[in-house]
Amino acid sequence: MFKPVKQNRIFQDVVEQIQDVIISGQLAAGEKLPPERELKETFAISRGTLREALRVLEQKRLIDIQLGAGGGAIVREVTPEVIVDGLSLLIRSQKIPLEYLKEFRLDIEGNIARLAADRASAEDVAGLRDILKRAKDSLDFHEGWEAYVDADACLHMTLARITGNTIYEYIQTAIHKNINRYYVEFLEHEESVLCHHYKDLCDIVDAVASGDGEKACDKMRLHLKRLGQ
Amino acid sequence: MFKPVKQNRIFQDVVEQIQDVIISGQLAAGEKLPPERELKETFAISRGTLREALRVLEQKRLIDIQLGAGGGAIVREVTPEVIVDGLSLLIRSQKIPLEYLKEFRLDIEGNIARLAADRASAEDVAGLRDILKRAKDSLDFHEGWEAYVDADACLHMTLARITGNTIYEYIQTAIHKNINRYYVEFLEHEESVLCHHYKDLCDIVDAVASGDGEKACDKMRLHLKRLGQ
DNA sequence: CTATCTTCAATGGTCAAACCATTCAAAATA
DNA sequence: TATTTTGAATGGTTTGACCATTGAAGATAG
Repeated sequence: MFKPVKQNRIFQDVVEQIQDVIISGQLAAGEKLPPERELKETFAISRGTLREALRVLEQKRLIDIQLGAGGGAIVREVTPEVIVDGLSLLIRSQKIPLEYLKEFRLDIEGNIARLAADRASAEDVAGLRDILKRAKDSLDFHEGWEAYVDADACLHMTLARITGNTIYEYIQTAIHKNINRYYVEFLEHEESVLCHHYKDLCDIVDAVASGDGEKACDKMRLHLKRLGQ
Repeated sequence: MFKPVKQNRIFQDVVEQIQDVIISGQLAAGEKLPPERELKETFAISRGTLREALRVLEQKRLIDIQLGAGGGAIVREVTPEVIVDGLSLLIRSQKIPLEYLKEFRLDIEGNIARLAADRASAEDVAGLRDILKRAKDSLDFHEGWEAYVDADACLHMTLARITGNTIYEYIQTAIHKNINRYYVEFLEHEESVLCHHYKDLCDIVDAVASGDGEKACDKMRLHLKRLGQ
């Protein structure tokens, strides 16, 4: 019912005040906060304390700091990118049961495939086929594991971008920029396994190209399920 | 191809060093970092700079700071809770197109309902019915809008908890603790609308109770779609 | 007059030393 | 033995100084 009372730290209060001003829109993206030496007077605190507050706001991606004359704290646009840090940390730490992550991916990526199929333009499909070609080349010319995984990640992220929903885009970014160390252990380097993997990708792109959302979703889920065993 | 080179800030380097030690497991959850006055010697930096690094790590939920003798920075367990801040910020700022958020919720909550139906125990179902009763009481006794919305949020979050997948649990937490200001404008206070809304919730719980995942998913998605118009 | 170079002021980054506030445990006291 | 007092450990804050980077104004050369 009650929550533990947090110790009153001055910088926390400053963080909340500035954050409120930003997310309420009183300070729009691109606008600049006063210089540190002025802000510290406004809040009647020391510069060190103010700077601790600025570090927190920076970490939250609410401000950017620029150096030099005319520099200072600039209010950033709030975009779904703010979810990347937390999700990346979660994946990288490997402290989350793998089955949870797989379940979540199955859900998310299945829907991404479905939405992408519904919304892909001709150019989008062409872009996907280009990526497939990159993947195939890396197999044919034995460019190695790295090149193939790159193409694979690119394909998944491109599908997310095609949905147009930036939430999916950033979730996918966070996952694929951090998940390598997870499935580097599962995905065999064997040629035959990679070929099978590549075939899956082709099926998915074909489904997207034909605009069949359900099929794309199914193919993607099938693909991910195979990956995890 | 290249990324802009970030300015070399000492505290950033310290953040990365400590973070790496934590997520690599060299420092386990519950263990304590050395006191500030000792750490500053180790890194050969000033205390102010070290404290800026600690603020960042604290914001990332990697450490907790305790006051007083024997206090200090304690390594936290990395849980899916790390995703809450970013998602909360995203929703609260209202800078994301509402349609994206709705699409994401439709996806997530549909799957939550499906998984909950597959996994709910008898006690889980009893708990859901209790929450439904709370909602109905708030309608029958005209306890007002607040009480009903509370029960509604509680139901959604309980479903997430029933899935057992903590990722869903924290996503649902972030959404329902911040979305009120969004749909407070959509959901009519009219008795008839609330009754319809309540009926939806009953359908969902019934589907979960019967273990019919597909039906639960459909009912939930139907419910959310109605909400948004 | 234009183009380049120099200088300087604004601003964030860092350091150092001090003092305050909180907490816990040991020592003193009833 | 139980309570109170004291003091040390540790985070929170302040002040003032100096460094590094940047951009613009002014000086200089062509």
